[in-house]
Amino acid sequence: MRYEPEHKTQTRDRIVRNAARKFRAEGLSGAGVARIMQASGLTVGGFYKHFQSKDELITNAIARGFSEFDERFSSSLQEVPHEDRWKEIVKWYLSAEHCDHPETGCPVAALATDIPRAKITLRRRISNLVKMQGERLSELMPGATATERKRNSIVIFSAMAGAVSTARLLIDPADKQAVLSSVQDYLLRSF
Amino acid sequence: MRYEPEHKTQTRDRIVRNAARKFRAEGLSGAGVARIMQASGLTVGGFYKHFQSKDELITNAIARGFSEFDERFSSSLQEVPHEDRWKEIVKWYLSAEHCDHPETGCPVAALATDIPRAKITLRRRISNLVKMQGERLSELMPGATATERKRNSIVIFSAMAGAVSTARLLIDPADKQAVLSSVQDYLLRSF
DNA sequence: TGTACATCAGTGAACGCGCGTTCACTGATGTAC
DNA sequence: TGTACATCAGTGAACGCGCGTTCACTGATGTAC
Repeated sequence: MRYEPEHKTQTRDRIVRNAARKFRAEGLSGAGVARIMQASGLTVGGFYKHFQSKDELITNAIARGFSEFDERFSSSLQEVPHEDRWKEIVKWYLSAEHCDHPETGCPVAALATDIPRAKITLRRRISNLVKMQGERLSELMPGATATERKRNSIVIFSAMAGAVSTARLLIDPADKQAVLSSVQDYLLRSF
Repeated sequence: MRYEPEHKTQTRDRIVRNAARKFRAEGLSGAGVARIMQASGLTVGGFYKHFQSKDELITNAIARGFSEFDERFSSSLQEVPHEDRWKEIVKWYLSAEHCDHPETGCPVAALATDIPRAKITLRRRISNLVKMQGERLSELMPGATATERKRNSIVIFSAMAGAVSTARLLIDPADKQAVLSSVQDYLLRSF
């Protein structure tokens, strides 16, 4: 063959990786297929050798966004006692670093209001991904029973996602920080 | 004159009102000038007799979204004791009604992730509107001092906005309701 | 060993479409004289 | 009282542009005989 057997898979992976960044930075309709391909060192014509449609790319890109999240914590949380792990997640989620970099952050915080406007088939896939991520997340959350952890997970996640997306639309850095810190302090103190 | 003196103001107001709905329903770039004018019973060509640009319309539409919010509560909260008013806001914000109708609901919950992608001049105006709304809101929030109310306001608002935008992207109505109810119960119990 | 053909990731121009914005025009009613 | 002109909210066609998608093609390398 003219390319190594893994070549096509690697290329596809590279496109998904760039798409995952661009969608979170520019929105689902703001990031175009041509510019994503360009960022991957390719031209737009080749796109449909890898994906059936832009929607298929979006699904893969959002799934990748969540798995980046998992990878980020799978190693760094090993040394932290299990009951304190949720605190590390809260600290990262509500950090200035995360707030300033939607392109590598939580897909929900970056794309929440875009998703309900997408086609129903895409929405269904994304809804599933969010639900699965929520279940994985709730295992790390504080609470004596699974039900309690699930409920706490919903409250903590809502507060974090709301705080980051509100902070991101404020211009004054002091206002941003006030939102992030207030919610972080509150969550760490209350659970 | 060929039209009554108030005619132009009324027309402009009608355009802003329709825009405020359409932007919240379809997003800032999803709702086009031509369709907003059509919804107002006009054709696209007349738009620039009323606004310098689409961005000027967006500013006005978001301001209107916030003032609709104020009007909604300015009368209905009169009978409620001052220290309980925040509870009514929480109940409305986290209702299925609000979740199902972004077009008449909170502009932040509907447009949060669109705003950081807009032009900086527009972002500055919106950021100011959000900040002013936050200050008005914090007067109704629980807390003994102004600082405490401000901090509680940030936490409560973040949780509400995060909950509604997360609920809106979930497909299963039971999941939506779980998010809304969990956060509502938590907030009403904890402040 | 040499030639003809098959494979297939990637190219680049073209498609129809909706977008924000511009502009010459309309037509009802006002004012000037 | 009647005519010429001014005003101006609204019209509708046109503009250049970027979008998602399609498609005939390229060219490096594989296989068949």
